[in-house]
Amino acid sequence: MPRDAAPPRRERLDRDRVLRAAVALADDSGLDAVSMRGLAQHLGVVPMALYKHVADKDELVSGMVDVVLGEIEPPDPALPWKEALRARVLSARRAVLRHPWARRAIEGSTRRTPTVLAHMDAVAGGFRAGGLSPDLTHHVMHALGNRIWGFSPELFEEPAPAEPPSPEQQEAMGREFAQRYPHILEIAVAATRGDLSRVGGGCDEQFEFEFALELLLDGAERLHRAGWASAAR
Amino acid sequence: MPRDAAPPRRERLDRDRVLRAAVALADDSGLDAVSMRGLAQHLGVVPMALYKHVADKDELVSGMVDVVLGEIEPPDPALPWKEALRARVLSARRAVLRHPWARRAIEGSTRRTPTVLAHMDAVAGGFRAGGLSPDLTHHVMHALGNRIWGFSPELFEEPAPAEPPSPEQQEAMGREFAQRYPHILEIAVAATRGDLSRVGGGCDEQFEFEFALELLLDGAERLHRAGWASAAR
DNA sequence: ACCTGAACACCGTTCAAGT
DNA sequence: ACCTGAACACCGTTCAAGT
Repeated sequence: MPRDAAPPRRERLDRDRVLRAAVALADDSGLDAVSMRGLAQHLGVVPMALYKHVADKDELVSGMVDVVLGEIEPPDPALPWKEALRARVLSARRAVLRHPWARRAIEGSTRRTPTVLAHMDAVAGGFRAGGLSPDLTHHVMHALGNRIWGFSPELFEEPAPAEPPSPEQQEAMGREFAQRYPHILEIAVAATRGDLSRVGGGCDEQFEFEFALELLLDGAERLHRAGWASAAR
Repeated sequence: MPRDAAPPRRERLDRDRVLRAAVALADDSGLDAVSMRGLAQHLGVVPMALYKHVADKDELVSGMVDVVLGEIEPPDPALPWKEALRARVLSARRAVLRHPWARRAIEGSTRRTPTVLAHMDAVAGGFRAGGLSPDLTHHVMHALGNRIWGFSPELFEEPAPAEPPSPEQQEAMGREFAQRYPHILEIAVAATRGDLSRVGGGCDEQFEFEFALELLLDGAERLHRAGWASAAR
């Protein structure tokens, strides 16, 4: 049998191809579709073949997150510090919104890859550029929490109801709510400008994100101007 | 065969017994130990027996969260609004810290049970008692995010390293970091007061939580005093 | 009304082998 | 160096039956 028998049936795998395929699969079919077995099948390969390129499932997901974070654009260096930070965080948000599974992947991810550390370092650098102390920068970054990745927890997230509620159901729900949860009802009325049929539409997450971001950036600036230092130092 | 043959081998299951057993199992062995099969075995019962008492896994976890949220103590009604809110949220925090799995369960949970809604309503009521508009209350609650449940995302969380790094490793790590992540290094130095061997100890989560909580409550009060209203109204 | 048994369609990962 | 096959020890859930 001559040794030019069978050409390789497909391109060689490498880490990059595995990660890009995983990202594409998650974009198309959601994060749950990205199992080691499902991804392998997608690549026309046996599950165990993937383990030559990623140590385990966790590293696969971290790698996928790195791909997303790679899409963050650094802000114009000429920008004043607050605008630069806002731009960086909103760029992270655009990247995360492009890949709807990324939020969950980041929340569940346990690995601090170089890409993750680089973004955290850049955000910290943004505050330092504004003159905030390392101490204050540290605590403010904790306060921002996952917002440095461009998302906030979806507090009022709703599992899309199969059917939009009928007017009667709405009526009944309204009465039930008014009794038991009067303050949530008030909020829902305010958020939908009185049109409760739009309650299912959810909140304007972009507005909520920017509202919280401004609140926290302003708070940080105010504490900095006031010469804040943690009591322990 | 007389009908008094075999007495029931164990107490009858009911929803409450199932949920309490699940909470106890998670407290002892972590959330991953609470599989339908694992819990069933723990109860000396076949997996399918549980499905008479909870619709599915998701409802089991929601029920477990409800048990935890049931431990929140309402604040003294005589308290001024900010202190009352702080007390309520810190009580939620104590409940969540008592059950280390609860954070993850809340983040992953998709169901808004009456217990969940009741807590959200109480927090909203706290802001309303301070005179904040439903509009402002809504946005501030978004800004608080998961902090209303008493936890913030663990930004700098580290997977406990098997071995504490040797002084040489620390040295090397420090040099590597100083080069690539100078701002994170600064923060680590500030947080550990210069003793980098304590970096593995993690941050003072209680301090970070209260810092962010105060920042957000103060920000809310400031906006309220300034007569803030969202542009859209 | 409540519980059981067997089965279905999945997981991540180890180990020993193939080319 | 890279991929395969078979196996292990798990999942959640459906369906039809038992008492």
